[in-house]
Amino acid sequence: MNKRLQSINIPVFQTDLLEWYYLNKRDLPWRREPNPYKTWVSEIMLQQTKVDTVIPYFNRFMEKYPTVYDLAKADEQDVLKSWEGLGYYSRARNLQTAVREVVDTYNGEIPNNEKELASLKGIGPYTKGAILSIAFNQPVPAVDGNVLRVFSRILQIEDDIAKQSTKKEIEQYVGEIISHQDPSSFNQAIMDLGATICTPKKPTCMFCPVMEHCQAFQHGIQEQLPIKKKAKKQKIKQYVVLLIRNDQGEYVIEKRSDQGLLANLWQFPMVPLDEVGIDQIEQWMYDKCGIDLQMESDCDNLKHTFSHIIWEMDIKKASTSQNFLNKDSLMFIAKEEIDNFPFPVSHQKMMKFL
DNA sequence: AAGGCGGGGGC
DNA sequence: GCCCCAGCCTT
Repeated sequence: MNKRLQSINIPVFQTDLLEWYYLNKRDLPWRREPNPYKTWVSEIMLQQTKVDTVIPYFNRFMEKYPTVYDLAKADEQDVLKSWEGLGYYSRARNLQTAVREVVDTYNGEIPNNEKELASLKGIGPYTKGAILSIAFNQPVPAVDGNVLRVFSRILQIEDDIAKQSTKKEIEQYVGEIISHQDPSSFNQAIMDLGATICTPKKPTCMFCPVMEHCQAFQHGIQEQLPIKKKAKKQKIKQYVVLLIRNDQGEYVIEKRSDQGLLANLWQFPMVPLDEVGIDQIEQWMYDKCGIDLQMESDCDNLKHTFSHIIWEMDIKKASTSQNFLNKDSLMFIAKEEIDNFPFPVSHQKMMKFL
């Protein structure tokens, strides 16, 4: 056994953790009448996203797409609409790609082995382990941010948890500590522990079922762990956003590229000010989109922060006498119809000006 | 190994 | 303002 693991009594640790979990586990939609599909969908939605945010999305999604077959045959735009506001939209597109592969290649049965699961789009090391353990009760680690934090404290691991080597190390430890009696509950227990007690700031160690096993607690350094290097600052990008109305009361919307940021979502036309001067907007819109527009009035300034960019948007109203556009990615749409399209949150904030 | 990829909430 | 969240994919 590894030296670091000698600090804990594994059978006692498992019992302490699982008994706490059986009494205190959270009542979550994907834990009621679970099946591998529900586990899968929930795990994708929960990537980098808090439980409270996910719950309403999950419930709506399962109502609309109860099985892999329903999701496989759905229109991608409808799936994105269901995902609207949840962020990281490639998750939704990858999920649908993977579900279609499950239907086509695996007869609709979600694979229960590492190799086939890992080959599916959007399923990485964590999600693979989560599905194998939670849905199929296999003793496989599922190392997410919670698990990294909890075990960096329990085992007093002072390496940067952002590093690949640290993740592998912790994954190996979890593989040795995980309960073979109830691996599903074990992994979920660690996550519940991380979400409710072993929190990033001010962990409530007094309520922790495994405090006696925790190296960091014994040394009083739980708030110093885990070690993680700081994120980089976001770059600012400035845009003019145009609310272009024609004389039928319709507005121009455009579909974003099928890759990159907010792929395949719709938005109001955006003019990047690092490429186009403020006095060249009309000409640029005509050259690029074939829209002959007239600037009307200033509307508002909005700032929207992503994980890696900050958009500073100057919203302006404009008008055009056209009512037809010669491009698939551009269209006129009546105000009442705009709800049918998936929009990023940044542009939803502009709807009130229409 | 590093960067792209959303949005919300806590402090 | 900063940090974090049931991470994955591409380069």
